[in-house]
Amino acid sequence: MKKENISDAVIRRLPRYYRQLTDLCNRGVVRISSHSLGQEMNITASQIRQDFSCFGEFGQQGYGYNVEELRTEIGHILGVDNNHHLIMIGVGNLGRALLHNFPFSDTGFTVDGAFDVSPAIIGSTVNGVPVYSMEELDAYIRDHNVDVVVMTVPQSVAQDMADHLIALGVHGFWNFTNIELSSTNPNVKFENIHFADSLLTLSYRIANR
Amino acid sequence: MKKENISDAVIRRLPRYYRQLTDLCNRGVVRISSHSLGQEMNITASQIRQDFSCFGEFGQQGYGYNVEELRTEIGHILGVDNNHHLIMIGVGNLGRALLHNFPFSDTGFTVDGAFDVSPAIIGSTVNGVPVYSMEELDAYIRDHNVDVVVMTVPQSVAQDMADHLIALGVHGFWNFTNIELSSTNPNVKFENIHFADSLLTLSYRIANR
DNA sequence: TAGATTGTTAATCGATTAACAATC
DNA sequence: TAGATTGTTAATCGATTAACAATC
Repeated sequence: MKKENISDAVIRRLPRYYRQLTDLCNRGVVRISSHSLGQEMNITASQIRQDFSCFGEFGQQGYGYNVEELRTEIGHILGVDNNHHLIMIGVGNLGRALLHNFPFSDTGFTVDGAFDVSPAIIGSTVNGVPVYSMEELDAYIRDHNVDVVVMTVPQSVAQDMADHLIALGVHGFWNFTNIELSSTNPNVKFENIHFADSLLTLSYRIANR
Repeated sequence: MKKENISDAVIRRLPRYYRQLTDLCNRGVVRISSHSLGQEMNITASQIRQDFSCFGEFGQQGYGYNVEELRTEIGHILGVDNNHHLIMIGVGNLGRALLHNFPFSDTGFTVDGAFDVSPAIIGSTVNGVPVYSMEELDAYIRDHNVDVVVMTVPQSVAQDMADHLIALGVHGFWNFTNIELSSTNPNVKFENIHFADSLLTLSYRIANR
């Protein structure tokens, strides 16, 4: 267990391991070696063992890894049992789609509320999540524990909104606007879903295949 | 110009360059050096020059880069003027959100149609895009040029659907299901939007900050 | 015990950064 | 011309892979 300096590449592989192990659990697989896990995931056995060794010793020589145990450990590392709390800002088409379809609880998040400017939806609920007015936002954040804000607002207001929220103490952003949010505070974490960047990458690949 | 072996890391930076250059254009900036571009993007000037040099020589010693020209070049590399054609399979909440809000044309894509199983929406249009029944899918693909399929279907049917489409000649997938689609054909390209992986990465970061 | 497989150290590979001659 | 900045080559850094002793 030497938890200093985990690289971004390693961190980004953790959810994939978690996903694969969940799948193996569902298929009833009890144990797996780094070799066969690697085959299924298109990763070398070496890399898998290196990755895991950043966080501890989860295997047993001659046996491999217990699938369920390893899944629990990686889930723990990812924080799925931390009961993180989340609110959404901007309940447009995309926000609604996420509230309806995304399995927040599977990733250990509870969606406590959503905020929007539209009087037509303020006071209603979307899939059980109450929609508040933007006027209620500041007081809400002061009174509640908010770990992550889902930013599904128009690009034009995104950075200003983020700055405001950071000043109120928010330190996690799941950003769906196609701009690079930033903060001078290194403790504030941003995770971006850049749809346009993703599609442009695909555009490049099909144009140059 | 030495276009062999462009690394994934470089490719993933291209859309960011394109985005930043578009922004600079809009702000009326005419020329920029690798140094100042790097400052704005938090990238070293070296890396920027290395990245660009994979594709050609777009600058001028002592001057830097012409913003508009460079933007056009990178857009060209990404294929934004290739007029790629795209269809969507699965018109649920997420599909509708994309059809309504995502600026496909800015990335050089034309959305020609969408397909779904729900009789309630077959025959209608969503933001101008006609919704067809799944029965019409095979014939449509045979008769039209389809570069990319947006997969916004349930996970359970995703890989089977992808296999079927690949057999029909589709070679580009924008995958919104949280599974790893794959093909034995290396010419088939997948670009994934893994919402859950993204949120889990954020979960890790806020848990370990 | 013999075989299998781990965790870790060492070797390799690739990506990023630095340096600099070329030149606008 | 002098200063600035490119494109590229060389140096460094970090991540991946290979090897292997430890051990279940």
